[in-house]
This record gives sequence, structure tokens and C-alpha cells, in this order.
Amino acid sequence: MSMTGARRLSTAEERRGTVLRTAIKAFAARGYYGTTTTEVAKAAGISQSYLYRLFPDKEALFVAVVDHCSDRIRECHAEGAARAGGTEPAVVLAAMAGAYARLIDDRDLLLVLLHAACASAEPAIREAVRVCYAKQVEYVRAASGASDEEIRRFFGDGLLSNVLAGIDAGEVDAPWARTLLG
Amino acid sequence: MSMTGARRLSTAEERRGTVLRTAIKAFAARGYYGTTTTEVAKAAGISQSYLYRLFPDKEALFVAVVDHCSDRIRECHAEGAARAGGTEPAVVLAAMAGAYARLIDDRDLLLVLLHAACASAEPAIREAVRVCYAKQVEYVRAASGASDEEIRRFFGDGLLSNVLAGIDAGEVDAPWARTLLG
DNA sequence: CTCAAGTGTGAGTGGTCAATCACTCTATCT
DNA sequence: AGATAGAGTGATTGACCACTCACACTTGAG
Repeated sequence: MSMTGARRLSTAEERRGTVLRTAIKAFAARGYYGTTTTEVAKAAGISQSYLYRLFPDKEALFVAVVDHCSDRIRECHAEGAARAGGTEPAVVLAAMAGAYARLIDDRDLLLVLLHAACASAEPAIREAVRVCYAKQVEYVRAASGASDEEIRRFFGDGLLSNVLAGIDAGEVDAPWARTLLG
Repeated sequence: MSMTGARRLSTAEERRGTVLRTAIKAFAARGYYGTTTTEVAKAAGISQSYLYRLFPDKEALFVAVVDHCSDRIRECHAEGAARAGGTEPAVVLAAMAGAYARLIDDRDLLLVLLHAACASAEPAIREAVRVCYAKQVEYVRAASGASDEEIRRFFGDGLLSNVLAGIDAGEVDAPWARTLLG
């Protein structure tokens, strides 16, 4: 029970953390339905059976991953907002969008959220996605003071980026791809 | 072989058409990975085994459904453009967006496209989605004469609508939902 | 040292899914 | 009527998947 001293075994809490981090990559490829628990376990470097000791079932695991992504994206927005000293809504929003765009390098994080929206047929997942959007919208609104119209445009832009990342539009050399990538 | 006379049996071509139409509803709920061929067959009123005579495999079936949705959406855009007599880009674009918004009533059509983007890990599906976007962007560009910036905004708005439909944001009574729904 | 609590795994299990196949039924042509 | 070609199905199969369980190892406390 003690927390002192060096240990070879990780604590369950530490393991849950690494699972959350590595599962992002696994779920980003084929989403909730298309990703097996064995793949997630392998990505985390543990056995599939132990995964079921850390999380009650696949759905709870996926919801935890979604929450984790939600937090990291909000951190990213906060960082962007902090960097923009100004209080002008448009300026803050642009800084946030810039920070978000840098997240695209970390494609997987955004793709998980897209996959989560696609798995909304499961009530628990739908709820997690709604909460994620609620937090993000309210954070952006509070931090930027932007209007509804601006906020809607902000999220529409982000979503388009996500989908373009999903179909690897960056690899396509054609007018339509250049137009959408902006 | 003859085509004359009344028949109880449908032709394979007719069946393929009904499958394409009814499969939209089936795939819209859980996407490519989460929908079984049995569900698709049941929605079309045929046996699962006959589904495999009409389409070589599940992937080809899904790609055919995506192509079908792509066509119907383009028809919808065309209808909107035709209704707007004016040649002003913004006017035509608004008319198209209006026609597209009416499609949201037919939620399933749009959701299939969202699910398709999420199933882009399969090369054939990714290609179908890219072609779909290519056609739509070029059609919108040609019909409206809008700038890249306007087109990007047009698609970002549409995508946001799709995702909000996916998580049933219309049922949520909260500020964030009202903001995003506009 | 011993023992309890916690970490971790290998070997299943029941169920489901995509794909196949042998088979029947229907319609048309000669 | 008999033959032919296409429409349509029930039963099955092999692979895979979420989930379980009995068991082994590690660690720190008394």
C-alpha cells in the first residue's frame, strides 16, 4: 500500500495513465467498433486480460480515452489563449486556432474525437462527446469573448481539419484538397 | 432473359438499388465497422446470403453506398443552385447551404458520409471519400464561383451540422448546443 | 520469515460475424 | 412440356472478439 521506495511493478493508476495515452493511437485508426481490446493492450504493453482489470469493459475504456483527449485539447486551447496577451475576441480566437492547428501534427488526438462522434449510437459515448463539446465551447467562449457566430465558425473550421486529416488530404495533390486545406 | 411481362422476382439491378437506399439507414447508426451485413440485408428485406450475390463483399457494398450518397448530395446542391437564379457567389452558396440544411432532415444521408471518413483506414473507402469530396468541391466551385475561403467555410459549416446531428445536439437544451446550432 | 494485498498473465469460453455453398423456386424460350 | 438461366434462401464454417478465471509473481508491513 505504501508509495515509498523503487518498484518494478507499476501501480494500477500509473498503468491506467499509460493505457490512456497509448490507446489514443490505437483507437485513432479504426475507432470504437473497429479496434480490438487486444490491439489496445498491445499498444500499452500489457496483456489483454489485465486491461480488463484496469477498466470494467471496452466502452468504459473508450469513454476514459475520450475524456482524456478532451482534457488535452482544452489544455491546448488554454495555452493558445495565454500566449495571446490581447483581449480582442478575434485575436484570442486566432491564437487558439493556431494552437489547435499545431495539434493536428498529433493527428490521433483529434481523430479519436471524430471517431467518438461516430460511435454516438452508444449512449455512454454520446454523453461523453456532448460533455466534451460543452466544455470546449464554454471554455472558448469565456476565454475569447467571441460571438456565437465566431464560435460556430471556429468549431466548423476545426472539424473540417479533422476530417481532412482522416482522409489524409494533405497527401492529395489536387485543387479540391488545396482549397479545403486553405 | 426477356424484360417484358409482369414478374414477381425483381431483377438483380432493381435489388441493388433498394439495397443501396435502405443500407443508408443501417450504416448511419454504427458505421462501417459497427454494422453487420445481416442488419443491412434485413433492412433491404433480403437474406444475408443474397446480399453476397449482389455485392462481392462488405467493403464493396459500403463503397457503393458512399457513392450513392455522394450522388444524392450533389443532386441536392444542384437543386439549390438552380433555385437561386442569381449569379452572385454568396447568393448561390446560401441557396446550396439551404438545400443542404434540408437534407439534415434526412440525417442518415449525411451521417453515412461522416462514418465513411471515419472508416478511411480501409484504402478503398478512403478513396471513395476523397472522390466524393473532390466532386462536391468542384461542383460547388463551378456552380457558385465562390472563393476558396468561402468554399472552405461552406464545408466546415456542413461538417459541424453533421457532427451535431450525430450526437443529437438538437435534443440538448444548453447554451453550447444553441451556440453551435446557430 | 510470513502473509496479505496488489500486479500481471495464459488459457480458455460463448457468442458473433463475414463469407460460402448446396439447394429450391420462378420465369422465359423453344 | 422440357430445358435453361437467373432470383433467392437455409445451413454452415472458420476466424475473431469481448470478457472471465484460475493461477503466478512482487512488494511492503508486522
